[in-house]
Amino acid sequence: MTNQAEDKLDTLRTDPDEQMIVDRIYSAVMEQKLAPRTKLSELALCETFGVGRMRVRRALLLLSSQGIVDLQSNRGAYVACPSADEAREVFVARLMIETGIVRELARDVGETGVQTLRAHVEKEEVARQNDDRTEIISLSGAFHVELARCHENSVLTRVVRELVTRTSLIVALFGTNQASTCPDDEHASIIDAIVSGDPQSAEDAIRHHLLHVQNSLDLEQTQKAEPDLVKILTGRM
Amino acid sequence: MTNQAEDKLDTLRTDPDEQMIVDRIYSAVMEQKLAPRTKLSELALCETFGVGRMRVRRALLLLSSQGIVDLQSNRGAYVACPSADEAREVFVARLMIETGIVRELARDVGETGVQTLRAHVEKEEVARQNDDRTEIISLSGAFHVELARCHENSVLTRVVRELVTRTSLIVALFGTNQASTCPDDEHASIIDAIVSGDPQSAEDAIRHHLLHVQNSLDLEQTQKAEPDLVKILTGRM
DNA sequence: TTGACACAGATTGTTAACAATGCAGAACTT
DNA sequence: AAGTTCTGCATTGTTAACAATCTGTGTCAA
Repeated sequence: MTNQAEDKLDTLRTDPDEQMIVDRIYSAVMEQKLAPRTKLSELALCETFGVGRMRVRRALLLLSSQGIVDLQSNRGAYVACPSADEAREVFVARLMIETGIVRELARDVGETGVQTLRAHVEKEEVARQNDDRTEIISLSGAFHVELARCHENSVLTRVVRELVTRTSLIVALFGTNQASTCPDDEHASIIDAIVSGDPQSAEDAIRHHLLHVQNSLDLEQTQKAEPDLVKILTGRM
Repeated sequence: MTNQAEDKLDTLRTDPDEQMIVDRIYSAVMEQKLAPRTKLSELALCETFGVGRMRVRRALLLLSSQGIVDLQSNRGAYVACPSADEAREVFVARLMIETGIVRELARDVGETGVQTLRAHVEKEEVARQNDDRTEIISLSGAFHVELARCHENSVLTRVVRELVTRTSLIVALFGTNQASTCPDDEHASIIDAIVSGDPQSAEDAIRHHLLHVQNSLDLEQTQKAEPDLVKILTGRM
């Protein structure tokens, strides 16, 4: 388990149930246990979490405001399904923001930060050896959030976490069957570049990594399992 | 009036009333018409916008998820009141993100983008000549959103707008009576640096500008009009 | 005068019933 | 058989009443 539970979405509102629902769905998306287009019916969520409908609706509204859930009027809530254009936007934004993050870290990263990052990569390697796919996916994304957290800046961390989560959806939608979840040793390289103290090489490392992830996607072609396909098939066969 | 009404918060949910409430409060905060700590009672908002309580509560929840409103359990909603630490975090985040934005723009900015930016600065000068304080404040913040919009990236724009809006709250809280809203010609300098095509000087320009704004604040001392002060005064005099 | 306590009013939080909408399947027509 | 319309069910959206909490005021005792 990751320890991102401490700051969460740092909404200061004290609402145990509601925060729990949001976090659970958030985590499920991060771990790709909830596929895009999955319907999130209010009744099902009420029973799952044992709360009233109001809490569920509030949680869904919050998730929709972060682009994780798509609220369709009178039709219900679905796990968001980013378009290829949105996907490109997310990657451009991540490049811009995360290069800044690592450049600054290269200039001044605390010792505890480096230790946390190395420990994180260690966990990734363990998960990879165990072929724990869910854990691998979850930790791969969480690494980038950890980079942001090194700045001890909740605003920055929140932004990155939102983008990373949306990236999970994007990978789920556009990821090719090839090892799209294979940062392998790239995360370690990023850490090395940071500790080397050279902003430029740190920037290069993260840029290379993000472009690598993006290039493992198939943003040009059709998305996976688009809804029309079913109708087309049933209509033609 | 600014033309930021077109993409808004780009929530795809089609809810005219609700979006209107959120935008109105959002704009009011941007223009510093709504001071921090202002109570936003549900009844008052219902009457103001002529909608039911549900819509108001949903709008407040959305605003709170963006750090604009502080929802206190059983006590109501208040315009957020960022702490000095939060303020510093916002500025660090802005520095990191906006330097990336202008660096990229320096490498490749469209002609229409430059025109839009120059037109914006023009409007700022007009507002300054007219001593239209509200408009000046609003446009000063909007300029940074315009910079982000040059990338035609709704994700990036949304992030920047959120940070800019929170900055309005911060300036309202920590701004000294000195001309804290005086970018003067700094915005123009940023554009010049961008069109010059040199990423480094563009970065320098925006960094200088943001630090200038931050330095015009008083983040060390006490905040303006803290609530205890009233009680202290009434208790002692 | 000061402090504690209790009460009334106002405001927020929650629930449940109701209305509206969409969806799927049946029946009907061609 | 294909398409269309209609109807019933399931789900979502809205409203209003109720419950819980807080705030301010007034009273009382020290």
